[in-house]
Amino acid sequence: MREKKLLSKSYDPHPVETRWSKFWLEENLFVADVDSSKPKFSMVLPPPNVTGVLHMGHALCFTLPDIIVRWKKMQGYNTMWLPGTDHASIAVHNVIEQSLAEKGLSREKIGREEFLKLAWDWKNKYGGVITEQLKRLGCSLDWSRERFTMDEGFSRAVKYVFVSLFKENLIYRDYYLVNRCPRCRTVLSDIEIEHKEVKSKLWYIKYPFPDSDDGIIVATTRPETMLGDTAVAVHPEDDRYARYHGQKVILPLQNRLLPVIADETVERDFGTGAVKVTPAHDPTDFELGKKHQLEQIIVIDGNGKMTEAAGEAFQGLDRFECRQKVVEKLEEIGLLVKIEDYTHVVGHCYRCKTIIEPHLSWQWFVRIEPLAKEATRVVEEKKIVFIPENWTKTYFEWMYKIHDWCISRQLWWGHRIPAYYCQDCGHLMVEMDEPKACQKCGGPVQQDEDVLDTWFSSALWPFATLGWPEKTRDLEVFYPTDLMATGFDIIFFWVARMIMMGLKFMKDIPFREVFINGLVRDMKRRKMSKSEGNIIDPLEMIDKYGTDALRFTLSSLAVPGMDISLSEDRMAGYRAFANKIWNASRFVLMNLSDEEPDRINRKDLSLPNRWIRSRLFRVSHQLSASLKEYKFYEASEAIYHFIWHEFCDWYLEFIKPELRQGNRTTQEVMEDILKKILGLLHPFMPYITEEIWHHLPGTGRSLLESSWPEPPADWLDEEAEITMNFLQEIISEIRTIRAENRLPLKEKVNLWICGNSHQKSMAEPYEAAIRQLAGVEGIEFVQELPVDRKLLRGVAGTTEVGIQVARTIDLKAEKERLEKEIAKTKEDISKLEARLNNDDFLKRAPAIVVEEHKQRLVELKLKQEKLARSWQELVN
RNA sequence: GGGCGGUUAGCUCAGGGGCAGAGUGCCGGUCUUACAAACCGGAGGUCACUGGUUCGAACCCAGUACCGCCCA
Repeated sequence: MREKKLLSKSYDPHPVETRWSKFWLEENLFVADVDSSKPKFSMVLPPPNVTGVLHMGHALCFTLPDIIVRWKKMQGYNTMWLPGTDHASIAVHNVIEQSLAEKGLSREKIGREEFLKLAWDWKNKYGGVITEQLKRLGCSLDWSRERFTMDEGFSRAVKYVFVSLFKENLIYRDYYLVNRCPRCRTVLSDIEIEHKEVKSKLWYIKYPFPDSDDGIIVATTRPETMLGDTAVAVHPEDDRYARYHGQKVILPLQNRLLPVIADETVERDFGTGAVKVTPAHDPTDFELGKKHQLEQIIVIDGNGKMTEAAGEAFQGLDRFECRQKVVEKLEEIGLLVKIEDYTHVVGHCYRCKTIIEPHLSWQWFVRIEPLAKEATRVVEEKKIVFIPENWTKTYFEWMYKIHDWCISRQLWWGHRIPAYYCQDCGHLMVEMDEPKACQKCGGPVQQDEDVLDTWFSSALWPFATLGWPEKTRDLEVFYPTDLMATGFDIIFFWVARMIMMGLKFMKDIPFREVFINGLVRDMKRRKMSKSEGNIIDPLEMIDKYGTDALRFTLSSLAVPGMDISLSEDRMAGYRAFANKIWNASRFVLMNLSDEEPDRINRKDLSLPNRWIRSRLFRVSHQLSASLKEYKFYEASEAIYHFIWHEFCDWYLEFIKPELRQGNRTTQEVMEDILKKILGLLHPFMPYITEEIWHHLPGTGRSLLESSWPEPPADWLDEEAEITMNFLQEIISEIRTIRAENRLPLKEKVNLWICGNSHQKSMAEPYEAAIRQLAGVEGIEFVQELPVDRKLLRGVAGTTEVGIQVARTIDLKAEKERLEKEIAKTKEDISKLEARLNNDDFLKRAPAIVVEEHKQRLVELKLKQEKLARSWQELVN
C-alpha cells in the first residue's frame, strides 16, 4: 500500500505559502553550487532600495525572472540568482533629514558622524522589509550570496573603481553648471531631471541705452536671473539689431553696463530676438558666456535663495519671491514692457518634483565617451541583446548623444568620494586609503565632503556582488550573467552603466540578454502612483488571492514591449484556477491506485490516455518554446487552457467510467499526467504545485528538483487526437441540443448516431463516456435517422445525431435553432464558393490552400444537406 | 521638434496574408459522487479611418486621426 494524503475541499494559500517558503530556504534549495558540473545560469537581481516596500513594479520585475530561473533549474542548470539591496543615497538621506527636521534638528547641527549613525540604524531597522517581501513572492534567490551596495567589500570595489578611473583620467573635477535640486540640496545628473511642461509667463523687459530713453527689449521666462546678467545677445544676421553690435545697454535694477554680443545660437523667433545672458544660471548662457568670456555672477545659491550679488533689495529672498519682486520693481520704473502667457518645458527633480536650479559649482564627472563607445559596440555587435529588440534603438539614441556624467552628490549617505585635499597647498590626492599627510607639502589633508551618485555603485552590481576586485571562484563561474530583467525606465540609469563598467573592469559584458518588462498600470492604463491613489498593493493581493494567483496574473499579462493594465478581476480568475487545480488533484488522489505503479504499456492505453499524453507532449514543447522567447503570456495561456479545458473538462470527465471499473493503467496514466502538469506549472505557481506534489506518493524532496517534463516523441498520437476531436464534437452537439431544448442532464435520452462505418468504429468503443458526458441512456448506430416527431436532430461535423425524448418537443424553438445553423452554414458555403470560383485564386494560391478550401466546402455542403433534412422532418 | 508603442467582443488583452480568438462581464440552464472559486450552453466584432500591394488584408506598405510613453 502506498501512502496517499487526501486534500481539503478548497485551496487555502496562506499556510501553504508559509510552509514552503520556509522549507525552500531551510533546505537551501536556491543556493548555487560553485563546483557543480551542470551548465550555469546566473542572474543578479536589480537591487531594490534598501528601505523600499514591495510594489507592483517589483512584483512583475521579480516574478518573471523567477519563472525563468525555476524553469532553467528544472531543465538541469546550475542556477544562481543573486539578491541584494541598494543604499539609495538620496532617498534615505531625505528620510533622515525629514525626521531630523521634525525634531527641530538638521544634519549640520548633528554632524556627519551622528547623521550616518542614524542612517545605518534606519537601514538596519527597515532594510529587511523588502527582502522578507521578496521571499513571500516565492523568488528563488540565493540568499547565501545576498549583498548590499554599502557593505564592506562592495564599498571597497566602489573606491577601487573611482581611483582607477581617476588615474586613467576618466574621472575629473570641474567647475561647471550642473542641475541642482534646492530642496534635496544636491546636484543631480542630467537623467535625474524630469522635463515637464509648465504654464508660465514670458516677461518683456527693456534694457535702456546709456544715452537715450530707447533700449533693447529682451524676453525671459526667468526675470529674477537678470540680476546676474552679463550680456545681451542677438543673432549676427538679425537686421533689427545689427547696428547695436558691440554697444552697451544698462542692466536695470543693478545699473551695470552690459555688452550687446552677436552669436548664431540666438533664436531669432524667440521673443524679440534679443536675449539676456546669465552665464551662471542657464546652460545655454553658460556656453555662450564661455565662448565670449563673460563674467559669471552667481545670484542664486544652492538652496534657491538670492545671494549678496543679487543686491541688497533681493538678498536672502527665495528665487520665486524674488521673481515677483523684480517684476514689481521693473513695472515701477517703467521698464516692464509686456507679459505674455507662455508654456515651456522646465526641469524637475525626479525625486521631489522641485524645479531644478542650474548651479555653478565644483563637481566630479566621469568622462563618458570612451566607456560609451565600447558599450555601444557590444550592443551593435549583438553580444548583448535587448528583448524586445526595439529597446536597442532607445539605448543607441541615448548612447550617441551622451554627456559626461556628474557623479558627486552633496549628501552624506553613500560612498564618500575618496579624494583628499591638502589644507595647506590645496593639492588633490585620490587614493584607496586616506593619506596621512599631503604628499606634496606634508600638510594636513581633508576628504572631499561629497558622496557618489547611487548609480555609480549600482553600475558595478553584476561583478562587485561576486567578490570583485578579488579573483573569486564565484566571479569565475557566474560572470558574465545570462539575463538581466528590468524596467525600461532604468536603461540609461543602470543598464547602460553596468555595460560600461563591466566592459571596463571585467573586460567582458555583464549579461547576454536584457529583458525589459513593461510598466504596471491600473485598469484605466494610468501609471500607478501614491498621489493618484490608484496603487494596487501586491501584498494586499497576496493576502486576498494568494501569491500564485498574483504571479500567474502578472505572467499572463506580460507581453514583451507592452505595459500591463492590472485588473483585480483577472486575479480572482487565477485564484479560481488555483482552486481548480487543487480540486482536480483532489480527484486524482481519491482515485489513485493503492499499489505501486507498473511500467505503462503503450498497447494498453485507452483513447483518453493516448489523447492526453499527446496533448501534454505538445503543451510541454509549446511552453519551452514560449519561455525561450520570454513570451510569458503565451506560456501561461497554454498551460491554463491545457489544465482547465483539456485535463479537467475532458480527460478527467472522460475517464470516470474507466476509473469506476478500476482500470489500473488509467489510474497510472492519470497520476503520471498530474505529476507532469505540476512540473510544467511549477515555475508559474510554485506554492500550490509544491504542496500537491508532496501529497502524491513517491515524490522527492521538492518539485523544484524534479526535471522539466519533456515527454518522448512517441507520446504524440495524431490518430487519438482526431478520434477524440470527433467524440468531442458529438458530445458538444448533443449538449447544445439539450440546452436549447431545456433538457436537463438527468432527463436521460436515447441517441442515434448516423455516420459511416469509420465514424461508427471511432465512436463505438467509447459509448460509456458518451453516456456519461452527454446524459445518454441508449446509443444506436444507424444508416439513417428514423422518422420520428420526437426526435431532435443535429449535425456534428459531418455526422448526424438524433436524440429521442419522452415528452413533446418545442417545435418552434427547435426549428429556429436549425434555421440559424442552416443560415450560418450557407453563409460559409457562399464565401468559400466565391473564392473557389475565382480563377485567379485557383491559379495563384498555393495548392494546399486550394485543397483545404475544397475539402471544407465538401464538408459544409454535407452538413447543409443533413441540416436541411432535419429541418424538413420537423416541418412535416 | 525627434523617436517608440497602441487603436480587435461591454471591459482587459492575445493573434499577425487563407474559418475572428482568450479571460472576465452578460443571458439561459444545472448542486452531473474533484471543484458553485464549479459545470453545460448561448449572445456579442465595419479588427480606428483613407488609399495602395495581393487571387486573397485585421495582418504588409503609405498616409490621416486619436491615445500613451521616452528624448530634446
